[in-house]
Amino acid sequence: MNAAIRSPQPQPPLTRSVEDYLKSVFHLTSQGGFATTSDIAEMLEVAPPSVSGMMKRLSETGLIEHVPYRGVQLTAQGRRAALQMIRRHRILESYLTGKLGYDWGDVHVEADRLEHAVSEKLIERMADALGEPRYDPHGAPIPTAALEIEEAELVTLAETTVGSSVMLREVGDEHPARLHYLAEQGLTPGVRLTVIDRQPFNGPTIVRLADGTTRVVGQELALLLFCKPIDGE
Amino acid sequence: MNAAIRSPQPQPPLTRSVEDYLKSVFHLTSQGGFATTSDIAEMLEVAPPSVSGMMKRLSETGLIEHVPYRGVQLTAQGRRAALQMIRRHRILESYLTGKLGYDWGDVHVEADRLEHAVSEKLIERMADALGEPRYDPHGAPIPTAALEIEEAELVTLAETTVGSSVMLREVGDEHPARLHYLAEQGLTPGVRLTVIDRQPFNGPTIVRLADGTTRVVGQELALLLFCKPIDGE
DNA sequence: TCTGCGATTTAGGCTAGCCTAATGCCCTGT
DNA sequence: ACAGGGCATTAGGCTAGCCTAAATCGCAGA
Repeated sequence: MNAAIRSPQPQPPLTRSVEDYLKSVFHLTSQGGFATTSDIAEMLEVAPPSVSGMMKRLSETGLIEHVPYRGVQLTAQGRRAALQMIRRHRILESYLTGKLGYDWGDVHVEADRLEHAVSEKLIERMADALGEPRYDPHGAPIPTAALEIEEAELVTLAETTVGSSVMLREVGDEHPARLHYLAEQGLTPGVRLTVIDRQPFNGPTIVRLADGTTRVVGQELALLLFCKPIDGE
Repeated sequence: MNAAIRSPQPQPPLTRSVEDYLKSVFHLTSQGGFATTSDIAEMLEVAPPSVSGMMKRLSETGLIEHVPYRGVQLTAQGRRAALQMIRRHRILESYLTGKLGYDWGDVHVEADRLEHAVSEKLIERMADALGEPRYDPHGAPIPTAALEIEEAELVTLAETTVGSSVMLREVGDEHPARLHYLAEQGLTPGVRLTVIDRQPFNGPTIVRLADGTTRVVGQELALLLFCKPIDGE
């Protein structure tokens, strides 16, 4: 019977709620540090005591590390589960836009519900049908089936230096209206931009697109546009 | 304020459980009559008292009609909800086999989870991509978007008259192993069969396929093969 | 008609998740 | 050094869904 000591206990499948909490913690700790109770509560739209209660359960099952009054972090196990959810979400988003004609503004909500219901097999079939995509429609990296995720060093458009050239890589937003607007403006992942000017006091950034036209991007949106500086320029 | 009297109260979305109960009642009453507590309990793999409790709630919300100690039937509203779930399920099964290479034995379980998570929009996009299919991979009719469903008069292979010709229309089963076997035997919807013989005492039915080969079908399977007699023969 | 058995319902209890109200911790600013 | 405010936690309560055990219904057979 000793042989069983190190074998992971047959863990029951995670509930939808648990999956959502893990995803939140992952996103909130992506820059390092702890996720706080109130940040999680806000992200999931629940009351803070609900978060406290869930954090207690999750740390008992070994998915998170809870430092009372300080916050939480994912354990290796919790991180794996979170990455699995993120892979599902982003593959789903890619499939919906790529194969079913969804608009990039509408995929988030649909994927958020489906990610809890799809099997591993279905996700892999979708990934296969898409040719194993590496980025979702918003430019976010998709974890591999082995749950490795690319960590790119990107800067927001609001932080770029005037005069430099950048590649728009990722749009960190999920609100349909903002995404629709950005698409109209031609500000989608993969686009090359030259930063022409920026107004003072958190004013808008002015950029030029490849076709020579310019765009004025207010700070709120500029903070959502993650860019990679282009060296040779 | 009187204007509001007859307006349907804004009903909250149905829970997964409720959706499953409604589907069960629909299937159990498809031949008319009442669905009994124990039949529902068996179909959903829950204890009979759980069914009693749910039936009470469902009849309070007007989805079913409950005659105590006798059974339940769907109201018009409940029937609509059930048909919507069945449409979702069957479109999903069709999509998984048609577009993602699923085997007809494996689609049921996947569709059973997804049907609670997909939006109306997604189902319609899938239906569109498939060309508005009228039957699912097992030959079961798919309710239209307007929730009309075809009611065919089919007989099981076990009931067919020896010597007649029939068209196999629908396979009333969802167990992967049996479905795989039937596919191997070439017994799939759309196939034309001639009933050559039937052994007495609930013995097997012997049929000839279009290619001249014969199959011996035991009663258990013959009861799952729904056929339409072919007149002109 | 009455008895008894199988099916149904009622009674009472549990967990997951959520809530509000009350309490407790930590840290910052004076 | 400590008072106060803000955030976190505890306390207590709710619903949906499930369970087992106990009571009850209704029908069939004597």
